[in-house]
Amino acid sequence: MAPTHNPNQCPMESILGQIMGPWTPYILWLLSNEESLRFGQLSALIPDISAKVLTDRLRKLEASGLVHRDYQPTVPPTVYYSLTERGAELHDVLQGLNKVALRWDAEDREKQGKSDSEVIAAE
Amino acid sequence: MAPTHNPNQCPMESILGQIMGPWTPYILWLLSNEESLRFGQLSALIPDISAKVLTDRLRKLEASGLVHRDYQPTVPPTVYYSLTERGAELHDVLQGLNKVALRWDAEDREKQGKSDSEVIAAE
DNA sequence: CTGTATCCGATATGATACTG
DNA sequence: CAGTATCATATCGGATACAG
Repeated sequence: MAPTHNPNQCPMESILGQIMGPWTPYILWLLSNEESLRFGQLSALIPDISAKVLTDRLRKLEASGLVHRDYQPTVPPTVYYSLTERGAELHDVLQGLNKVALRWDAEDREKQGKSDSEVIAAE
Repeated sequence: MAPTHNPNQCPMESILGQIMGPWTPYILWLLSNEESLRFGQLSALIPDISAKVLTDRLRKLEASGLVHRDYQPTVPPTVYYSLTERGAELHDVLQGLNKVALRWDAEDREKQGKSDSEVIAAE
């Protein structure tokens, strides 16, 4: 994402470019709830994602320093993914975003619900 | 973005899906610095964006309730875009994201700067 | 001025099959 | 188990031309 345009003035575009991918926030969310998760566990928790895309997301998160990859050369191999400190920081910000989203949802449902009496008075 | 997958568990995906587009955060940023901006002004402030994409972004932001479109049927037509209350709230969250991004940049540059002596010891 | 319509190319995604 | 390789498809972004 964010293919050619210059993020000269707006640094948030660069960070958004790292977490923006379709599944990325969900992956961060899952990892924030566990010490670590294995590739297969993530795969099972996100049934609709393909191995290719999951690998791609994890590689990008790793390259961004948000996720740590712990490869154990056992047979068969075992790989644990966990959030780095930065990943955890980002999760806090996303929680803020989440809170806003939930508040909006609540407001919307409130207006929907009491649409019989004083919806107009609400504003 | 966020094409098919179900955002069942992670509400932040839905909001990210609304601001994720390549130019969207920048548009929100510009609008947050002015009372309102006309289509041509936005176009001039973002030289590399095409009218099609700019229109698309504005339509999506309007549909999300983040941007207000004020159409004056003059000749020629005059259209003013401005942030809604929600758009302003979102901008606050993005500012938080921005702050994180800037802190990371600073940390990275710090490590780069002292790359002559104990870089290896850092890890 | 403020868009819309259309075509095109790049990129991303998904499914499948295969490997260490 | 944890990916990689490949192909097919879909969507997006960009340029251009045109319209109300």
